[in-house]
Amino acid sequence: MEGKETVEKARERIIETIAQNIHLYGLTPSAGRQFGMMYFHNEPLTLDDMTEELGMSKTSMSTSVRALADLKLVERAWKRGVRKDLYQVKDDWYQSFIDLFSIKWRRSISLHLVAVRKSLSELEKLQAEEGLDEQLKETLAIDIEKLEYMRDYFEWLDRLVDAFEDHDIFNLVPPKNYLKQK
Amino acid sequence: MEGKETVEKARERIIETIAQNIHLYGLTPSAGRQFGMMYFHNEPLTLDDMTEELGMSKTSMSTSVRALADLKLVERAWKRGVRKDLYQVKDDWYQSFIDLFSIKWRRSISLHLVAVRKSLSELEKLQAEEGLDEQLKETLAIDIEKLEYMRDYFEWLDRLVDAFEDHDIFNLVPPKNYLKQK
DNA sequence: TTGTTTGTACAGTAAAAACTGTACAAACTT
DNA sequence: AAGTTTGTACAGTTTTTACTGTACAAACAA
Repeated sequence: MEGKETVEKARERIIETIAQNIHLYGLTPSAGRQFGMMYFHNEPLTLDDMTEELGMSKTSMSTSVRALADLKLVERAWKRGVRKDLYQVKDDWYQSFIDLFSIKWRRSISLHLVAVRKSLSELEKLQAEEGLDEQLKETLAIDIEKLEYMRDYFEWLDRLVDAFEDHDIFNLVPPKNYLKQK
Repeated sequence: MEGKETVEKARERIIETIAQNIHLYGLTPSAGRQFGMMYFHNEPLTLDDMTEELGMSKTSMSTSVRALADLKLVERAWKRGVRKDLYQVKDDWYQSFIDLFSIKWRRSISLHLVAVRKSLSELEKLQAEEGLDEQLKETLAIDIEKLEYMRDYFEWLDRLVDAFEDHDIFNLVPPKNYLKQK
């Protein structure tokens, strides 16, 4: 086999694997393919470059590169003389993994905590009232306990994300050859 | 407002929040609603109970409860005299979070590592050949470096999942009031 | 055995998401 | 200023996913 072909095949295998697994980041296989292609492309790319490389519409390239950028998987780049927007893959994948949690999970945790605290306070207020039905009292006690459990759990998750963001996780699980970027 | 209504509203808020965020587990809002409903239902439920509660087809209940069970969010339960399958929400959410990684992320990590190792060994083999084009040599060196980076990263992720599974993560981020279930 | 109940496979339909092409606003060029 | 270039909003289309109803195999009951 020709050397160029071998390299191409080796790349394609990786790109396709990324495409098939990027759903864990909430992205589509196309966005994964885009990311993979960009990873092996050693220069920043414009939207038109991506259209060229992947044979998809510029609109698609625009929306998915934005999705990739929102998750901090790619970033804007600058090159003198080039007017078009340029994008490249972020080179710190460890940080990108952490960013996933900062962005997607943190938001979810926060929404849960808001809802739980609101429901909890409503039920506690109701519980304090007098002359409640026995059946209702029991339901209240059970529901409050469940909500407290949820609150503790999401507060734990929140601290877990803190531990990622603060890089404390690297003490527990040290990366090999990890050099903090800039 | 009537007490019963207050409780119902408090529950609905939580259930809807879960439904809107369960996509992080790769599940649909419907499955999230099902999970939420089951959480506040203090008895194990049959598929027919769920159909009743959620007004959806039994087929849907069957497929989504299976999806929930695959992620270890719900489990089968037994009650004497009941012939139908019974399901209930698992009561250890910390463990469920860990299971998410064991199940979804571990699989993805493994697929990536297989692909990376295969591509890496192909390129290394090619690199060992004689009389290679200068341009190709350079490409090879760059791609090999990228693949090595990926390998290190996914091996780190793998160890991270180990740290979850082994509960070492609880040393770094201790849960409040966490009692290991059985 | 025959009759019933229960879960799910499968095919069809409804709903949602991904993708494309057009159109245009904003930024840049001359 | 007028003329280009560039990214994206939006409407329409295609593709995918979620959901339903029927049909049936496996388990159980009589």
